[in-house]
Amino acid sequence: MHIVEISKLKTACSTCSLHELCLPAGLTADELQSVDQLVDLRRSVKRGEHLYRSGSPLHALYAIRSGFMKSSVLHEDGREQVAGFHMMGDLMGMDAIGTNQHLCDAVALENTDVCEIPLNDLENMSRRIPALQQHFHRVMSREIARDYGVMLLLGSMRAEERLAAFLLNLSQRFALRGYSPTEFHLRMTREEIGSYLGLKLETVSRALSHFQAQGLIAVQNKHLRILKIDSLRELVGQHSCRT
Amino acid sequence: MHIVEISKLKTACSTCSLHELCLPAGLTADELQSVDQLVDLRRSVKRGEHLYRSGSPLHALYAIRSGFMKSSVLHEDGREQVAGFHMMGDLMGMDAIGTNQHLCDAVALENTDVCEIPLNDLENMSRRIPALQQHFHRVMSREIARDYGVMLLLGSMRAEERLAAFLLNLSQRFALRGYSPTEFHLRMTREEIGSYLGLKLETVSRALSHFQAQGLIAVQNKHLRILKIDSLRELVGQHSCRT
DNA sequence: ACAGTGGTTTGATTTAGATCAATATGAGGG
DNA sequence: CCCTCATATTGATCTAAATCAAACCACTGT
Repeated sequence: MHIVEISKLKTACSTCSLHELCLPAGLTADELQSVDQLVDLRRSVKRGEHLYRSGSPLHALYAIRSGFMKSSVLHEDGREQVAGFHMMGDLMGMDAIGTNQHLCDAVALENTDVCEIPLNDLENMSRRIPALQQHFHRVMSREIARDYGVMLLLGSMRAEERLAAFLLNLSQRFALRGYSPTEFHLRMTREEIGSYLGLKLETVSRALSHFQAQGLIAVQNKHLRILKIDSLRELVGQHSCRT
Repeated sequence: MHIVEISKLKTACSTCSLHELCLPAGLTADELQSVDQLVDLRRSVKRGEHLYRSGSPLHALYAIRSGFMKSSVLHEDGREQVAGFHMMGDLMGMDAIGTNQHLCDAVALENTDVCEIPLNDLENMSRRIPALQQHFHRVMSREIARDYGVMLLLGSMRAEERLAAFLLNLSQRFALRGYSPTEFHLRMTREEIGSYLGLKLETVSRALSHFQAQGLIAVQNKHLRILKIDSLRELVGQHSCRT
């Protein structure tokens, strides 16, 4: 099962390229030193492996350094609902703080490196460093905000709107990390996209084909190029099906 | 617009009946005194009025003392997606911490009293009182966990499953607050239930009628009685439509 | 008591997306 | 390099829930 490679490499936040995504701006050199102690373990998760599972106790929060993960909630009867896709700079595991148990599975969609952040240490340190405290609260809040967006998507958009919103979201997140917002690799399968969007994989495939036929995107397999990003934007928020 | 009645009543957490829901267990008398200072404003929101609106700046978090509220995300085109229903003991406004702007509307479904908790004060105090800090983190985390549940509901359940899950959730929350888990008043309209569940009001109505015909519940207008709670539970998680 | 106005129920019809099915493509392993 | 298995596409059909439509009910205020 848990065949995760644990590298005891000391990882310094102060020299990490994801710095700005992970940490609050304007820390003093002293504070940055302290934060370095926070993350003392790096862990590597191979494609297909679990970082944690639903029900497992909360060991730490995880900041993604590189790679790509999905988190999914499982129904007793085996149904899987993908709750999110996570990329470098994202913090995972916050759902588990309330009960000390994870309530979703985290699976790597490609080989992924994460920084392990023990919650206790984070809490201790954030008591001493207000900027860190505030930052942590903001990160949690943003996760809540993101979830509201997903609810809007699942609750009141039609299939093609959902897909367009999804592609735009990915695009934006890649852009924020310095990658091309118009050309990227879909790390997940059509089925996983479907699960995230509350659609069947065939519907996802059809919608992608339709977008391509309209000249909005170019897809071949997992490689995606956005040709008319504005048209995609217009698509979201049109076609008001549920008034 | 903002016709909210502000009563400057000093409210003491130490004597509040919602104590356990709002505050961490095991505070010292001293700490409880401090916490009393946290909540110095009580605000009353009449049925139909807004506590806050999407886009408005974050003034404070709000703990519901009594009453019932909904929060909903708005699409530009006017579509409304109800993101949650909130009752006494619930904390609202956490979505706004990330950006300092609310991203949903909070509307009272019946006259509601809330305690205003300035975020800064809460953060300051939680630096001094670790139990409070931890509690706050747990509350935010539980909101994330709740959201994941809603995603599961919206993404992979069929109409009647969604409604059953919704009724069971309400039941459980009423029970937790010392009210009957089997007999309660639905404060929201069928349309609002539908919006929350990603369904149309007619579908909600039909599903309720069907449950009643099966003898699972008894509804008349907004009064609801759960007759066979176990059957409702079985209903959720059956009928696996999306494998 | 009455009309007016949201809110609700119930029925008939339509449709978006699910399901079923068959084929195609492509990456990884021997 | 070929074989295999997982993933994708595309088409045909079905169905759950949306939409359209018509009563119906229960408050509110006059």
